[in-house]
Amino acid sequence: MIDTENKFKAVVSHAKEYGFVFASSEIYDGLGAVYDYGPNGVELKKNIKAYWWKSMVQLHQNIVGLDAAILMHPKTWKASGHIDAFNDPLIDNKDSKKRYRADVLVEEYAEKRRQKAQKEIDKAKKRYGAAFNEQEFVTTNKRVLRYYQEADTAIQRLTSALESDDLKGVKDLIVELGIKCSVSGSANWTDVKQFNLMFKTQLGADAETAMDLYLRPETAQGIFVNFSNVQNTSRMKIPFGIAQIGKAFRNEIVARQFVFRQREFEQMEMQFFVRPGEELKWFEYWKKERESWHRSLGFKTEDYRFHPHDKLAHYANAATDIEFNFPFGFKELEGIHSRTDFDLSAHERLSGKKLQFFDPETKERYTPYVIETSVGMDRMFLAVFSKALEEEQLDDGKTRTVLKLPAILAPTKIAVFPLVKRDGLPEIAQEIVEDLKWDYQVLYDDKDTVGRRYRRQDAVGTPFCVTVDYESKTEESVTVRYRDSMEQKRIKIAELKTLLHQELDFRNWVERK
RNA sequence: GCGAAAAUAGCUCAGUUGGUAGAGCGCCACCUUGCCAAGGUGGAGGUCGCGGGUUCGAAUCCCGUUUUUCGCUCCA
Repeated sequence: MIDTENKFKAVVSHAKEYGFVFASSEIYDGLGAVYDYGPNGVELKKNIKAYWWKSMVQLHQNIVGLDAAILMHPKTWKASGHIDAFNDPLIDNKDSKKRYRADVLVEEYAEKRRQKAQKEIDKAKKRYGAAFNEQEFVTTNKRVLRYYQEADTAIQRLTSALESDDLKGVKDLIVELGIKCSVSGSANWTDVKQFNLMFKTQLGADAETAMDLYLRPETAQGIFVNFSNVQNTSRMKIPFGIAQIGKAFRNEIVARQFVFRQREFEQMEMQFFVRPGEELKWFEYWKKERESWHRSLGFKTEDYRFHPHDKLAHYANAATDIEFNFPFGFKELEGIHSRTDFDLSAHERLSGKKLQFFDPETKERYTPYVIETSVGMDRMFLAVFSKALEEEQLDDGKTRTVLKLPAILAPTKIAVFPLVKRDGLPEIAQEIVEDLKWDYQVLYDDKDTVGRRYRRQDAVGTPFCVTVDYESKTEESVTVRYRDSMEQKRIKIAELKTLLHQELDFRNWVERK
């Protein structure tokens, strides 16, 4: 096995060298964790998106698309919980250099107090046996009362300080409570700093009257706020889904691992609206569906695993990640969440508008439950790209670098070469290019020896190379060379389209699982 | 954000105790070339990450800074 660090480096440098991914604004030293997709990258990305979109929208009569704006009314993020959950008050211990969430420190303190109280209760229980009256003990024992009171006071003070944005108050609280760093054991703390993971911007040119907005930290809310618009206009009946591909933005404190964790990224997600009580059935359904989608691209079973969440997010009652074996280990590629009616209900409360569905079967009006499938587009790109990249050992002892992308995703589908650059061969090759370009991304190359041209196409994942030779003039045939096997076969020029059509047929790919 | 390491041509790197920049590959042009990366000739491309300092002189020594990688931290 190639060691993972080198594999990862190879992936990053191959992506740059062959025009897949560049660091953003590189000539100005780059922007941290922001990347640009180059000529080959944009094609691969576009093909991944199309494959997903067709699989979700085109193949499901009950799923429709949406492209919501990145800018949304600020109340959206109040309702979604992002305003509260995406603002972390952080504090550093100056001695250990460890960083903590200030609110978590206080919560842990409170939890420890409660544990102490519980210990007292347990001790008393042992001592008094059957005669023990827990209710009475808890309300009368001074120690227990004190512990509980300390815990409650700490949480109350924390809550009120956070609500009034009193960061100094949070720090004072931590110092007063005598909270120490578990590593250095000291109480030598920095000030509390607020980290907002949402990008702020403003609507309106006049700073005085401008409205503070956020770049959306997830695409899902665009779907939720449009629930009624879409349902009414598309005449969809539950169960139905809304799919969307779009950018989202998060001010990650540390964003690393190439395009895996970026500040600006793209999500491919579908929110599926179901009858309350049926959500877990659909949760299982979409787990299977999404798994077979990934498999259809030819990845191995051992490259994937499901990772159910133990700790559920505030909106979910079931959640699992589809994890992929990236060069740096198994990491989340797609999330499948049962979001309950959390989002729709929250928007109903805050907007005063009903986001409900009248079910003609049950004659009931209800706020639907939601199953979300959400793929990190850039993560999918990285998964496909890193799995495809191979250093292949050939029989003659040489190695070749080949990007074994699923043909349906490859940036260039076919490259056409004249065997030599004379005797009318280039002209025939150009004719083939002119004919195929209407349907496929096709490339003409006559530089260097033909072997070298094959290898160049291997490196960018072109699945088929066609070479025009002297027989082409008399027999109207060409050789087709396959990227993965390196085998060649001779076919009529007129048959090229049929061959490509078969090899790149969407249905064949989806159904191969 | 903290700690450590690194930064020289598009890529991989060399550059001896400080004397003012080189190779291979790649790229471009022409020639050659009958099927799996390495034929010939010529050419483009670098103020050695950036800014200061020491020195007659800095890619080389010192300080700062930026970026990247790794480890913490964070992560719906």
